[in-house]
Amino acid sequence: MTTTSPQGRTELLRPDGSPVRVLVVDDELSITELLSMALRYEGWQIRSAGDGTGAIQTARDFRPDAVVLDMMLPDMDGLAVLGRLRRDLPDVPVLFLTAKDAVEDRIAGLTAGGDDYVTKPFSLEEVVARLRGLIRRSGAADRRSDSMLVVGDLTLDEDSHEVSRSGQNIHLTATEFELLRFLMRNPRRVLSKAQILDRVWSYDFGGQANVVELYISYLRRKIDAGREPMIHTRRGAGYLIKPAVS
Amino acid sequence: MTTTSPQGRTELLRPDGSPVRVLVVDDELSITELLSMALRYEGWQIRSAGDGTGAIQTARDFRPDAVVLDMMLPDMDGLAVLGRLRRDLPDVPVLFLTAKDAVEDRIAGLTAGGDDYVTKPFSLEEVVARLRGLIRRSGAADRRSDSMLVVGDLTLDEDSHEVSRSGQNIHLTATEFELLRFLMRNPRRVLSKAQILDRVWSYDFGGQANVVELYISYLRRKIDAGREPMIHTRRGAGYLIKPAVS
DNA sequence: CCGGAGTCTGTGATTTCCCTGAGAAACTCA
DNA sequence: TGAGTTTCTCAGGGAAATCACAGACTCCGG
Repeated sequence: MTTTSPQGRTELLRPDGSPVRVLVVDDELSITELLSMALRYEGWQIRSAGDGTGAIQTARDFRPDAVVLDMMLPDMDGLAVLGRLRRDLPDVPVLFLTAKDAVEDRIAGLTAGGDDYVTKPFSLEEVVARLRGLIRRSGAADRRSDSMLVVGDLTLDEDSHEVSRSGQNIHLTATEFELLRFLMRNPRRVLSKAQILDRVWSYDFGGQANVVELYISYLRRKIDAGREPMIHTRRGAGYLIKPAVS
Repeated sequence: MTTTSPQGRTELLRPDGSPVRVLVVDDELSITELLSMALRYEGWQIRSAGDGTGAIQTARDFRPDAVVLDMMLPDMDGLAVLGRLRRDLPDVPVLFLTAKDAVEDRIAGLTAGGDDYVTKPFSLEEVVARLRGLIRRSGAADRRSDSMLVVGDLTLDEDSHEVSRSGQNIHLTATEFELLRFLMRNPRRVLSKAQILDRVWSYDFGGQANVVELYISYLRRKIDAGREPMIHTRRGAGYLIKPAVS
């Protein structure tokens, strides 16, 4: 089931209407904090654990609909944790967190079962999007919730990563896609550059804030080119997207 | 839940009807005083603390619905305070106060969980508006309270920053927007130039008092242009806004 | 009807914010 | 490895917003 909150954001809910439950497992406190904050904001119910044993214990009585699991834990190997988790919750989808240089093929095998992974450092939009995908596909949430974002004649498919305006296909780079997704998930809402940076860029990004301006400019070229503009600047406040027919 | 006070101002209330509670944390007494006064005026219940340890203690038994937190505290790092706060109150939204030049180096993740920040020197209207937004979205207040201000045929949307009169869209600059918001939050009520200056301009503004006259004049051009005027001058007292149907 | 206090608004200087071209660095994929 | 793509920095240009100043206007009491 999906429902619409006062802000106009659609939320994932379980079939019985209760909020989705997610367990976050990472040994770095700053990471669990960051993820907890962001995922709570999605309207989900969050528990966190700092090691494998804690994760397994918490999972047992929390019975999460999805798990975010760091592969590098102090006490146990990620695979071992996964095995134990699956004994109690055979169908729970897992989103792995892994270092960029980790052995890819080991992960590849794991994700065959419908699980997914993101590499550190990640962006919150990416984690949220992948979790939403996992939960949606696992059937823990209502199946009808689909993966299309629509604002005016602009559509974005979160599954196929396809974007089109008035039927015309548009190719976006990864960053452009995430930025547009964030905008479209918050239509008619002014988003500050800081908010955008916090959600779309990875948490350790140390660069200039004007990358946001730059990518907005890229998006405009591809989406608004020669058409009625949908991306608007609110000077001194931020940016927003809305249907062209004002 | 929203209700209307004797002065005609709508207030945020918690679902049980009790006033919203806000904790203010800053080491400068002048700032906590200023904020406490302004926030009490909103009908909220305020406690303040001058350092991190005090903040955490106070939070524990005061259980605020929102926290205003200076990033620069004598005893602890702002992030450390945040972590400790979140342990006791996982969902409390936080409004960070930060120096203008500190914005660059790292506020990463701060707005990610739905939290927000303002830079010093701030205007009280800005702080109040952002706090209201945070509280509204956190669900501590009734979800039905929305982001629209309406006076007669004039509407102002705090989310999209859109203003319209009788359906016609009006573009305002940031300062014009804040001034109009202040007027509309106090309809049919005379506001002196000093009051307006104190609320809408930042607390260290050192300029001429006639910027208020100037911006009132800008607003009239955009809002009252060729229509029945809604913004009225009370000579020697101040300005007020009210529906045109005198 | 006059004068002064209070208010309004045109002009333009200054500042702030935003946009975008150019190119370096990093990454991807064959 | 090397070509093409993507990400990001830097810096200049330009537009918009803010504000000071000053003269015009208005209201009101004498």
